[in-house]
Amino acid sequence: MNQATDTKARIIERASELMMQRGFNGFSYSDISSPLGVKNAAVHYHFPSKHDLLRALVEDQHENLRRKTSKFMVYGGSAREQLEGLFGFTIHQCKAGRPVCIVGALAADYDELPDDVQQANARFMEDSRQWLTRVLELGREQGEFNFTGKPAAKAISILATIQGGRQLYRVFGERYLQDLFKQIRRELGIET
Amino acid sequence: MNQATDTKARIIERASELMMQRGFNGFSYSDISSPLGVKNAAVHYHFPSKHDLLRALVEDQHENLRRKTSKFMVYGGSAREQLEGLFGFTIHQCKAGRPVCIVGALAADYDELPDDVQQANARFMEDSRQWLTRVLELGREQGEFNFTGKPAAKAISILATIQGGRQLYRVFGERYLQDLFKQIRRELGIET
DNA sequence: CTGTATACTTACTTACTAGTAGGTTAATAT
DNA sequence: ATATTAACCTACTAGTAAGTAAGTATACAG
Repeated sequence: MNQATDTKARIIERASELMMQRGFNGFSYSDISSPLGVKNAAVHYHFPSKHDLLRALVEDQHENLRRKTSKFMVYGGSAREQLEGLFGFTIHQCKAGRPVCIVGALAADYDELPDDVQQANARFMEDSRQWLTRVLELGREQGEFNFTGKPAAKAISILATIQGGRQLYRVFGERYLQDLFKQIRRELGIET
Repeated sequence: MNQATDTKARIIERASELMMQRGFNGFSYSDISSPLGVKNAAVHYHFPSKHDLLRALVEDQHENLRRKTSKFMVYGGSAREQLEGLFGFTIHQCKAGRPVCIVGALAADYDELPDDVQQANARFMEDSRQWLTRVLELGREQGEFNFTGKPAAKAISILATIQGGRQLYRVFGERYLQDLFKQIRRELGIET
């Protein structure tokens, strides 16, 4: 990995952090460049406009999710373990100072975003939904989960709950988030 | 209502709209003053700093919620109807261009907020939770609702789901939000 | 008629924003 | 040795942000 790639990666990492902490309008190029020991122009070099940067962030997160979910799948394979992987991932992100995921961070600014960023975001969410839907189908088939309604509807419901839970985390800390996970388990008929 | 009070109220109304559409960092004093036909300084006159304005917004929303919930309670009284009132309120807010509620809008900027605004926000959420907890208790006692776990935990779960649902609304429109409501009803054992 | 308070406006400052033009350095290719 | 390219930096622009100081119009009290 040469120096250029490194700087670019560090820009994405830092910007990603800022984005999730403060949203698109909550940080500036200086907030990225200063802690990295580079100048604003370096950021502009890699990402000419802020929207270019944003696009890279969404794609990076999407890629990140793909890696994580494939890790869940390799990890155990059982639906229960995959679901717990999602819970663990959420808690981990929150504790790493990223209580708002990229989707949530973008939500506030959604209407101002260029089309391709909106679409990338929508794909990101659709992928998450499809992944969880398959997990729920699997869990129901194997008798691990017990719930009413279609897996797809249940998947949306769980994702929305977690999404909302991240906001609760900001205000009330981990307690409520863990309560949410318990409630989700309970409503999937999982013994705890 | 004199002119002063009117301008102040209009500032709050407009700011509230902007806040819910774009978040705290997503709008400026000009975005408030221009459409109102006044100058930035007029906004500063009523709310010296942006944080003063924010404080007023949170309190206004809190008051608004109190009025709405008391309306739900008067409206029918049955737990089911109160819950539907919450669903209707959410849909109405989304359609009125306010897909992110004040809590969600603040979430992105939460850590930078002054203490009293954070506390006002926390009180707002606690009040919502208590209200819904009582609705769930009532519904269970009267045999309208059927769910597992404590009412308080279920209340948090539902509020988080709705919170997350508002973000889905931004990206996918009303469909998913209605699906969420259906899923919530289903899991409360309500016939639809 | 005068004094005072309210509700502003005009005109300004300071600080920061995204973005750019052009120069510099170091590595690599020919 | 020379040319080229990537990856920056320095120094800047134009625009916008929140915030302020001082002045003005109106209403109302005494």
